[in-house]
Amino acid sequence: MTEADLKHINPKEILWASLNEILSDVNLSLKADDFPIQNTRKEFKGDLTLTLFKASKAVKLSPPELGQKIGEYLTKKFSEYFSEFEIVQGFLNISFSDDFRKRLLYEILQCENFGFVAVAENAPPVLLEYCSPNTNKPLHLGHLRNIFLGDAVSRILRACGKKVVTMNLVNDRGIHICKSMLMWMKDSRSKTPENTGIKGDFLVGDYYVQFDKLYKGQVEQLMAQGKNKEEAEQNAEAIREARELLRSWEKGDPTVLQDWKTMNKWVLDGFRQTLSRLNIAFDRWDFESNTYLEGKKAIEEGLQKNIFFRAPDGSVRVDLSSHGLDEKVLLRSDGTSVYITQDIGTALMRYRDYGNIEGMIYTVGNEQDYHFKVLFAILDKLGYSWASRCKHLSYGMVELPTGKMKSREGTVVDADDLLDEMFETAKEITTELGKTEGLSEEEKNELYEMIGQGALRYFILKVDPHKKIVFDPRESIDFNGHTGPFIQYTHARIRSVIRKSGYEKFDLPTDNTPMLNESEKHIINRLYSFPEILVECLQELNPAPLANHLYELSKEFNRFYHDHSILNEQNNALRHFRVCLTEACGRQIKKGMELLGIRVPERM
RNA sequence: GGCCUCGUAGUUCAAUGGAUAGAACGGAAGUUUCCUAAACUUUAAAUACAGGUUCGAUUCCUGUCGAGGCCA
Repeated sequence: MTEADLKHINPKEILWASLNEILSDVNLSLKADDFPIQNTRKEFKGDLTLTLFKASKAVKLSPPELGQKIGEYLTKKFSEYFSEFEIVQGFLNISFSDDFRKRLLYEILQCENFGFVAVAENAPPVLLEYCSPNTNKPLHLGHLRNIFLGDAVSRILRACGKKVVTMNLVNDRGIHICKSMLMWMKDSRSKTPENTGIKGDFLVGDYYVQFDKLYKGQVEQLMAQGKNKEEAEQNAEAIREARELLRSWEKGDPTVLQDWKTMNKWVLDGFRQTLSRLNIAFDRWDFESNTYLEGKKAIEEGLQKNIFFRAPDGSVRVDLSSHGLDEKVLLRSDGTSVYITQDIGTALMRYRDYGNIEGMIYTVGNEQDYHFKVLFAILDKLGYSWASRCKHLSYGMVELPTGKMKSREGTVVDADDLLDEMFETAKEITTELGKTEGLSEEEKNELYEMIGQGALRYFILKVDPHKKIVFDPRESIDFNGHTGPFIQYTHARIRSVIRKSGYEKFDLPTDNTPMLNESEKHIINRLYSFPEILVECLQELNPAPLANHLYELSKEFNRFYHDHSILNEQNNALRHFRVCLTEACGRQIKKGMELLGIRVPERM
């Protein structure tokens, strides 16, 4: 990456610098940050807008008077950047000169990775955990939101110069996997993915559903015999058998361990297959079966240092009132661990492995908000300074119209099924539109996958992670309008123009380009905003602003494409300029979509 | 009961405290001798409610109602 990649020309900063100079010239006791800067709204003439209310109060001039003064100075002293201005109410709208706009465009074209920041070699890493499945069922739509978010955030972090280690923490032990194991054993261990042709994670997931049916039936029976609900749930035979299995596992019973290994492998193979289809690879996989004992040690140490205490009932607890939280149990009275026990262990192990870290990010649903507050508070109490750099990337659940998805009741949208459906829809639409001509079978399939997945990823990533998503399986995900395929289509269209243009270099323009039109101005304004959008995504750990930016850019380009001719433009200088503008859009769409984990086609 | 999220057109989403609240889908009407019509243009339609802070509130604060979640 070159120097230019690191220092982008930034109109807002230029305006601030110019303002500061002017203010010292005229002896107004104001600073540039008394003037909030925003992009000028489309209905008004101009590119950047200064809000004058705050400053005008301070210098006892009316907003229009102050605006007039500043506007005049700016356009006079910095005429190379700012050509004219207009005051509407308390707003000073400033227009760029066409020369400045063209400079912006060529600056953007000169940077191979405009908006990106090079990664410093010795930078401490950010550890980013996402996916984190249980090994008792296949990945479903909820996991997909997690995976898409985590993947996009990892790419955005890297684009912003961070070194990232992505990790998948697999919850491969516990009662849930024992439930599936139990049913498989009852089924005389006969079925395998090989002899049934069922993908391993689905096979194990089926047993999990079967367990739930059996268990529920037993609970009902017990209740019919007069037991209350809690008693029935505790004493049903199925759950007792599953618990027994868990105890045998913890004791290290070789037969149980063997079965456990067998079934886990089936599920993990299934996961790897789905993840590979999604083009997701983790830098590191952790398994809770390897880390869960680690937490207990940390608790013992904390107990010795009096950070934790033993309650009268024998459990180990921590008082978090110093952090505005309650008391929390860390080890049960019988010495067994709770969820947070192993999370503490995992965090400490990671810290040991990576030493100096920039931060740790956990991509986990918002039902765990409280859990992570507690975890970070405990790490802080244990005296780890990096606790303050731990973040919970929290996101809303994906729900069906009927409510929450529940694996054990079979009311889930499986990731594999959804991906297949998206593929089929993409195939159907593409074929209908007759866009498959000249493509080999392999190329066609690659295209359908790209479009289907693009639609799905975009559908999820354009939404603010805080919000829950309601997914209605009866309504298919759109391929028109504010969607991934719309942006992919725009890219394909751009590539087509560029191919036909014959251009390979996009160098500096001749000076005599005619005046730019509104579309061209708007596009350039979008393009140069890219770096600040990335910064926003980084700060919020939220890919949605980028998704929306790329849509706006595509929309603006399509409008331009419709209203103005690029290759048929008669004026040479203008045609050159437009081809360059088109190229810049294409590159930004491609790079930006890549950050969302969405590939864009050369034609579609 | 305590705490946390979220409430914007019929639906799905936008809007660093700023201007006339933007889009998309769906509805209505239109655009193809021209660079890809998965496109473009026009049109009807929304800030849950009540207060407060502010020159200015969808955004911040308080309360009410509603949806979801966590803790006990």
